[in-house]
Amino acid sequence: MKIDVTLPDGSVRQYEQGATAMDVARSISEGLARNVLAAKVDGEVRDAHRPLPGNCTLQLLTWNDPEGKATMWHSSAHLMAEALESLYPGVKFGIGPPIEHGFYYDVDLGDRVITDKDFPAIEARMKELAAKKNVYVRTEVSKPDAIKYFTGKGDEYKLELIDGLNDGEITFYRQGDFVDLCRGPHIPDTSAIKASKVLSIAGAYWRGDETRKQLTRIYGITFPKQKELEEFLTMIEEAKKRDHRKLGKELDLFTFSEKVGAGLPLWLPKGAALRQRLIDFMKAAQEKDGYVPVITPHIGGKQLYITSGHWEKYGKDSFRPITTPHEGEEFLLKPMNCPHHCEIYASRPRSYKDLPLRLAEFGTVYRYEQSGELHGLTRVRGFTQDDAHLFCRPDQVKEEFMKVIDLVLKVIKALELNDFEAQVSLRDKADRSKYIGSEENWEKAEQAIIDAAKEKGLPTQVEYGEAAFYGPKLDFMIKDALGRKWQLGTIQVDYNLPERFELEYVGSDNQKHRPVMIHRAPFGSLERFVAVLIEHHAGRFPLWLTPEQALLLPISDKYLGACANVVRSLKDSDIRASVDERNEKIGRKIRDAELARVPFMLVVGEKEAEQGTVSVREHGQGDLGTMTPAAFAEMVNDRVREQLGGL
RNA sequence: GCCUUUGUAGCUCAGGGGUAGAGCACUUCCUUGGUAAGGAAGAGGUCAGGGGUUCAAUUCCCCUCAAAGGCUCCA
Repeated sequence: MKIDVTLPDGSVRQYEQGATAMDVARSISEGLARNVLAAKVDGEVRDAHRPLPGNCTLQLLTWNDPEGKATMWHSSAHLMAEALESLYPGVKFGIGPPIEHGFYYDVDLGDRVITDKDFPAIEARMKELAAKKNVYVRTEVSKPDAIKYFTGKGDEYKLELIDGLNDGEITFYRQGDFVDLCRGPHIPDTSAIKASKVLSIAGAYWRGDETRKQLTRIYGITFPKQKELEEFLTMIEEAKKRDHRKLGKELDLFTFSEKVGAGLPLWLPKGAALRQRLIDFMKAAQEKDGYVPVITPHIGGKQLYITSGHWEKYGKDSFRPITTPHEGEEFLLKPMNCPHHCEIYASRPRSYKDLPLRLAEFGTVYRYEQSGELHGLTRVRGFTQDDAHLFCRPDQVKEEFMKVIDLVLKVIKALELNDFEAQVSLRDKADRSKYIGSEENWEKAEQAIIDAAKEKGLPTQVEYGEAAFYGPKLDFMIKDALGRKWQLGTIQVDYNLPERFELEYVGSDNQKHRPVMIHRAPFGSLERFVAVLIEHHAGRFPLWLTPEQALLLPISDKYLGACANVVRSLKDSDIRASVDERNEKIGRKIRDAELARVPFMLVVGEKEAEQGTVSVREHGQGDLGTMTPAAFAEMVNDRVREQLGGL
């Protein structure tokens, strides 16, 4: 009996019954066989050593395939566990999965504490064990035998995992002396793991439950070549250079003060100007789209949030209410702008002809974030949203939603944030108790978002359990320098707040109807948005946004006057420029301007002063030659116009 | 909030039981220079804050605060 194996290129080859993916690889080439890490059989990733089930499609997975990497890292987690067990006898193991960059293993070291000083020893042991070329051996185990094994080992975590599995579907994997409960698959043997690095340690609750024991999570990464490890480490170093906390300091954009408080950013003049430019940009765009600005105070009566549902949902984990000295009134720092905006809507009767009503506010909100969660500008306790609430008729929801998507895309384009993904955030399928509002309204809202995203052809990803408590969201996710995804823009359809605030409008039928609300913030929070901008552009902001577009560099102080004239004429053309008046040589001034990421350096010496020109040098590009200030201004303004796409 | 680590000049960091050091930045002076660091001098620190051990603490111990990497959380 032969079996037919269909390869990715469509070719079909015949093999003996019981042949493995590895046999197939060998029949193609020895080189391929050496590189095979796992196999995808009829769409399922399996050990390359397992016999093929019969006629099947087969894709051989190597380091170049994401699943190949994941398999290697999963096997590496086992290798690290083996190293840990030999170094620290009695260690107990939780779970050890592959992740985006590498893998981790959660371990219980008892009273022992390990620190980064222990990493080299672990790495060395991993290298030693990998060199043994131990084969990853898969065995099917009965549930009683599995329980017996880990009872003998005293590993209560594995026993708890086994408890959740059915007899007949339990497998162990063994390499060398280390046996682990594992579904697999794994790489053929440990020899593929040529370079290992323990990256960091962290506490992690068992099964992600903060009421349970905290285990030690050890992160690591491995590569088939030492060189790739080195490249990875270089990449991490490069990413650190783009860190917005570092660049924010270097570029004088923002700072923090212990006295002001953690998570409360202070915007320095350059940062404030940049932020103001973002606000101006958004205001102009919103005005075109028919938004009307409103302004509301920073606090609101407690009853406002009882009505909105925020008090019940977040009251316990919020900043405590502010109280008045005599009347005993309670106010909350506003964590959201929407309740205030609902009250503006309710301030007078509304007709269907008034809708959609688009209330916009750059509203600063305050939320208590756990101290360990604060992070630069991306996670703060006080921040400003480019918030707006669109009150519309049900028949207007889809069109309004799509217009908001266009606005977000405009922002993404103007700020050159190309690497984004739209995330459709829906309810947790399992736990509806986390949300307010009727099943019917949720269905309608979720469908509206799915339809709109589809119609716009956005690259989308559906996530369950990520919805806000009052409605589903469309979130725009952007990656930062370290590859972490951040939610920036968000659009949310909400049928619930209008109900809670009993908002109404009179329809053409002269009956009262309930409007639908769309919450939206294209930047999200200005703080987080600026952080992601800094990292994405490594501090080299788009020309229209950058704090200083041009810096005049006089060859000597004889030309300070000529420089001042140029600055004046550039300012008339709306170009932000100033003069480096320091008594330094030109090389020094250029170096400092390059490091400060000033887009254009304008050198003025004897020749330029006489001719009334400037010698233009572009950041990262070099000398562009001399031109008149007017020609330079035109070039800058042309580029700005192009970036803003007609806004 | 929890785990691990960290906190010395504006910044980056060295040091270490006997009341502190470098480079850069800053100030002043010299230099007036042509596309990525000109020279000299000077000033600048309750060694995060509080408590303890000690004849003596910036150094050792404890607590608090802040920061880093994670976990949980994120309207």
